[in-house]
Amino acid sequence: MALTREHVVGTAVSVLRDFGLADLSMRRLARELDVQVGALYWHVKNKQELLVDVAAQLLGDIPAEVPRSPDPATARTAVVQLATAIRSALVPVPDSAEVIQLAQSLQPAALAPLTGLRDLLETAGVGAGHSAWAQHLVLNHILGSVAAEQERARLESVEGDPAAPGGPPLGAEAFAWGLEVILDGALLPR
Amino acid sequence: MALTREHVVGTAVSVLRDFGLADLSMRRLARELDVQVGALYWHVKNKQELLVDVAAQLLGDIPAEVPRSPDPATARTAVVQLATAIRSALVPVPDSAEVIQLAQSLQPAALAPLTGLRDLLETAGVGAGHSAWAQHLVLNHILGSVAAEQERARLESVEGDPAAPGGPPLGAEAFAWGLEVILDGALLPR
DNA sequence: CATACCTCCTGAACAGTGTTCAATACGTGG
DNA sequence: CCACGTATTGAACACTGTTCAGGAGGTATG
Repeated sequence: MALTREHVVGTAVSVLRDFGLADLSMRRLARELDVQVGALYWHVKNKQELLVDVAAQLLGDIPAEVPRSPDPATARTAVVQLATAIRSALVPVPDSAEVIQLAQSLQPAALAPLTGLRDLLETAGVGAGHSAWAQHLVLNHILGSVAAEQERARLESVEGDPAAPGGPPLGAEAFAWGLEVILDGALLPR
Repeated sequence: MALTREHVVGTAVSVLRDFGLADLSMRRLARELDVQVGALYWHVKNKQELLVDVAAQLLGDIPAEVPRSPDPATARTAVVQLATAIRSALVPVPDSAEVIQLAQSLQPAALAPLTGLRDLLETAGVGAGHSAWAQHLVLNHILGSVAAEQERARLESVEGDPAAPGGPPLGAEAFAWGLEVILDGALLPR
């Protein structure tokens, strides 16, 4: 039952998933692993470094591959699919947007799907000098959408307000709309 | 020298401006005001509530007025001006994006310029059902741009890397580009 | 066998955080 | 003078991230 870094990160992910970022303290994590706090710091330098790994694992199941087709139209639909996949992976994990934002600003390279997103945008027809800007635009939209949806869910769970229980939450529609807006605008001849 | 809520909020703003959110603790604030911590809690219920007021003051100097002209074209340029003004107000204040985001999710009504932004977008021609979505799109772009620029400045000040000292920072150009992208996309016939 | 070494973890401490609350002072109206 | 609201103190509570001397545990070397 040797404690490994993967074990620590995995437990951190599950605590985040089940209880949110506020409950993800080093002491809570240590208790969950039946270990003293100091032990964690042998496997991990910082809490920040740990959260970067958590962020990477949250996006881990998402294919980062860029299709080898230079066809702009299919690249555009690939962008939509990838962005939607990222959003879908983050929505069920509380405070995931904050975690991703931190990791993105600390170690952008650790989040492979996000660099894949940039490449896809470029082959979809975004001007070469603008692909990084477009990537940030889409990423901000994803994270904003995730945070908004989770905030809405939080309010709903606090107040007894289970309105509109049928169908997918409205946030998905707003997200799709915003994504089309960005892509239309970014792919416009300029 | 009676302590007022306005005085507390004002001092919080100046601590934030000069030292950042990490240094804006209740104890630091109390020390700055030559007062014990408990005294703050007579004027303010929470730190969260305090930060909402701080956010409101950060956007306080920005005109929230919506011009009475139903001309879509001038409304669009008004959107650009307002968004740019908001960004310019936030960029020099460290961690301001986090503070605004918190206030926006906690008490959206406390941030008048942001509702003005939504109204402007509607008169600029965004579909009525989509104005709130467009508002979030623009706001996420503003806050993302501010956070990115401040992160860049932070890295530059840590490493001895004072490259490109001439002209306005690149972030302003990226911001303007993204704003045009959003507006082009959102105003497209759909 | 014994000694050294390296890996891993404990236990405790440090300095800080937001928040609460009894007790106390201050100032004004009865 | 006395009482009553307003305002503040001082201390405590339960946390937080991080550090570090010390001690097991195992493996390799003399």
